Amino acid sequence: MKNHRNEHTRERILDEAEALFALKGYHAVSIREITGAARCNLAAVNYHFGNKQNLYLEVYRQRWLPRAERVRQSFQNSIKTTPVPSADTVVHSLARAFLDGPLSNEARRRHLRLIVGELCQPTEAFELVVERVFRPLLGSLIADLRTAMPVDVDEEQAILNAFSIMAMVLYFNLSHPLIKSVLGTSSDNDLKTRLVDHLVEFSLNGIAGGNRGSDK
Amino acid sequence: MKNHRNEHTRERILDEAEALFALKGYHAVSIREITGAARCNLAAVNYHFGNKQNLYLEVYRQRWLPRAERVRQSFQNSIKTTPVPSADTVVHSLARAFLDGPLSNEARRRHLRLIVGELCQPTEAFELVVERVFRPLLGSLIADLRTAMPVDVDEEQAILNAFSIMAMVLYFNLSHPLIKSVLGTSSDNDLKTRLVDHLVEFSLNGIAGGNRGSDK
DNA sequence: GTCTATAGCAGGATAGAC
DNA sequence: GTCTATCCTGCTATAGAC
Repeated sequence: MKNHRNEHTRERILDEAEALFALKGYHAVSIREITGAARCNLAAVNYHFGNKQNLYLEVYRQRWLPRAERVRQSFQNSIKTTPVPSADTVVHSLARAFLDGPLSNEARRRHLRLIVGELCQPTEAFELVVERVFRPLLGSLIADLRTAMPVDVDEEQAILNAFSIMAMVLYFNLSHPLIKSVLGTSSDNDLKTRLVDHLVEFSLNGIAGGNRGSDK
Repeated sequence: MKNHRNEHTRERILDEAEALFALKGYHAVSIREITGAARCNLAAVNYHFGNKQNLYLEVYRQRWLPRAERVRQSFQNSIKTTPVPSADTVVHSLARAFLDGPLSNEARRRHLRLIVGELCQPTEAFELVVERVFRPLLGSLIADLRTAMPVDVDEEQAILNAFSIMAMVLYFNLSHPLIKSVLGTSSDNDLKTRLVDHLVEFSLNGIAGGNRGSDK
């Protein structure tokens, strides 16, 4: 650590690597491309991270996980304003945290592309994310939504409800360009807000299933 | 075409290429790997398809699109039994066609992994699928579901409803292993049926949104 | 149509100067 | 920590025999 530039090479590599991995996928990106974007030497990746695969894992450990934690915090903060949050609050907070939360549009796109990449072709990073982020989030989501579900909903139904909500959150992020293209250019402004609103309403009706007409 | 083996080399290459592309992604698969699996010569790919990229496109044109057509047919056949199918019938048919339809589990996994790969990193094939499969399906789905939605639902809401259903169909396929792992081994048998049932109920309540308590 | 052989190049990784 | 130079493997693609 003799050299103090604007930002450390190691950090620049992590940034550029994440952006490129998210954009093109692991195998489509070469070390040369990464170091080129990070304006550093080809050998730097192997010096700082050992090899390409480990750089990829460090992207998850040092960039992805902390960002996921920020999203989780944003979600938790929104719902912890009341001791017993309503289902509406819970789903709305979740949708906002993921679709319109603390991340920039760019960061959010990266974040979700990376994880969907792991969903399609899991590597070592997938296990990390499932255990450290996905399961805890699913658990607290189920707990928070319990109050909004019919009392006779069993554990499996509760889990599937939570999965369904996550499905929409993920998909609406991933297909944002497609959705825009289908909706046409007519409705550009505030689309995100309307997506969140739709997601919340759809989900709330969904989890209230078998319970229509009565409210918790 | 002098050589008549069990199956033509060209077809074997398409089969193996599709399986490998779905499993590992385009860039992670080499021509050597494909021709090895297809038990043919390395040069066969370039002879039959020109280059690797075009082989990938042919996989879509000659394998993916026809299979998508079979799924669509299965869906249409299920709902065309009555002149004006109920929303329940429509969603149920859709969910069954995609999650438990004419495709084998293996084929379905391939089919959806390929398309999610395109969702993440679109290539030329994406446009093909959007125009030839996705838009028509979305269109007919919206038309069929119109009757189940509140009359004051505008076009955008109708589209988002359809997207939400597709989101769950896609996601439940993609995350099938994850869902199983979260649900635990206790509930192996007939999981698919229960997934379909959940999806249908969740969606039907969802699209009836804004309509709770009163029925249109 | 299928095969061998090989051209030609891009990729990951490392050794060693600075 | 950073850089140059280089090794070597594995890749796509093609030319040409059969």
